[in-house]
Amino acid sequence: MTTSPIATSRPRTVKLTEAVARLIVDDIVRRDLPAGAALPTEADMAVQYDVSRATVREALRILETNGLVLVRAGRYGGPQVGAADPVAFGRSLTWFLQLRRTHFWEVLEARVIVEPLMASLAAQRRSPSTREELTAAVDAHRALDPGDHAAYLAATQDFHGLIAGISGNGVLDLFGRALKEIYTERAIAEIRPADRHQEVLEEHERVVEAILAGDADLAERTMREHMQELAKGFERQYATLKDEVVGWW
Amino acid sequence: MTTSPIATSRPRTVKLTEAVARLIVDDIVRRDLPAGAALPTEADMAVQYDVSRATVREALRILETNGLVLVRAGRYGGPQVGAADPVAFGRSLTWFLQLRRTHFWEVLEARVIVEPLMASLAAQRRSPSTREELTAAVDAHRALDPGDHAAYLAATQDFHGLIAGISGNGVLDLFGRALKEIYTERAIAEIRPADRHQEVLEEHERVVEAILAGDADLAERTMREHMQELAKGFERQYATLKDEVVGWW
DNA sequence: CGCCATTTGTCCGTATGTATA
DNA sequence: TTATACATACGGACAAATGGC
Repeated sequence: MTTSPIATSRPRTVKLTEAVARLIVDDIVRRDLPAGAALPTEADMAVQYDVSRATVREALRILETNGLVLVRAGRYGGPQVGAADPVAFGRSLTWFLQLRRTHFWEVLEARVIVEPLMASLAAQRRSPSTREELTAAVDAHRALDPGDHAAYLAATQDFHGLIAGISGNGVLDLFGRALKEIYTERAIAEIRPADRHQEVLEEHERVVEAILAGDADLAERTMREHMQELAKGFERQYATLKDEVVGWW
Repeated sequence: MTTSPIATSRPRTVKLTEAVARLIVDDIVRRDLPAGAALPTEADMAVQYDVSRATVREALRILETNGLVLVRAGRYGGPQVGAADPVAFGRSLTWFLQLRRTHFWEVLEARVIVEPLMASLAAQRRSPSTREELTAAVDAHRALDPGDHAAYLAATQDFHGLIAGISGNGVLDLFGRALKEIYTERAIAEIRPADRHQEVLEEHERVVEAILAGDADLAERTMREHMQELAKGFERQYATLKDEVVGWW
């Protein structure tokens, strides 16, 4: 019928397009180019790799969806090195989740599970600069105008991102931040002030305290309690969204 | 210099290519097509969406890297619905890790952390069929010819994949399996028999026992011990690989 | 402000490679 | 083995966008 017998594994023949994509990444890594650095124009790449512009463009589309490059039209435009940031990774992750019919509650549950682990790791890995960063973040949070909802969101965002970074594990960092992006983009974007500002601040303070004390178990527990509170609030406000399949942004 | 001031945010103008990519996915989801189902040919899509074949091809490259479609040449070839499987996701993840200069030990550490969690979840979510699946997997492992290295690898692969599935969380499942793929592709592929077959089997048995007993804490602990043993063995054998940046396969 | 050079975005036509009945 | 139907890859052309002047 319409479904072919075997659909796994990749095609045997390697596509020129993908080879070019890898050459471009090799170039970025070898020259250690930072995000934002200019890459050759499509035309130049076509000459450099001795392929047509169409092939170069397909390679750039591959890299672009993965956040590795950024292509802008117009004069002084052209391909740039991308940030490969968690936002882009979250977007990529979302494609997979959508086709696998993953429900939104699974994203939330994954966060509830992963965030405490990163807090635990952060407590074990804290460095001299850690104290300043964390206290600065909490202080900024504490000093906020209680009515400024946007600032409140930004502060909580920073908090979780900061701990992810301190965890010292790039894989979990990337994953945790991507989950946060998917969650916030879909949920928080529409949320009405939860009147939990004060409680959230206190919970954050307890987590920071545990991390700075180097108490990994306590950091993990307090962060888990915090995430469970967050999940409960979500379930109250988004009973319908919970069982929806993850889509795009 | 060559680095432009701002490189964040996406380009303002929406590319036709991306719009077509979304339309194709919409079509897959709306018609609820399973992996392997045939999609229209490039030429048909060009007519259907009223764009050029070049645009369709770029859209297909986007979807192909994300495992959403699979394109094969030749007669009775053409675009198919992809599996969006952990292997494809791992490949996508690897692009990001490479550009972020993530070290291989971070992948391993993430596994050591995530696998026990999935075991814990599995113990809480076990269903009637769980017992059969797990006991069957362990029985198959136990019955292996001790010298059959390939079979041993397949058995351990199955074991971790099975638990990931039982965990009931699609996000962690996808993530855990992808990490496993990156790890095994790079490490196990070259490994020499570790003479740990018997011990590994016993460790697996202990984990299964805990899951079937519904003891989440015990499942988590035993799995963590198992993963830490695995990590130790890795560090002995791959002292150099450990600090390498993750690349492709 | 509008002009203008540069680069991508999009299209078409054609030739070649590839997989299957 | 051959014929067929498909993707793969090429080259050239024009439209649109961008940013400095």
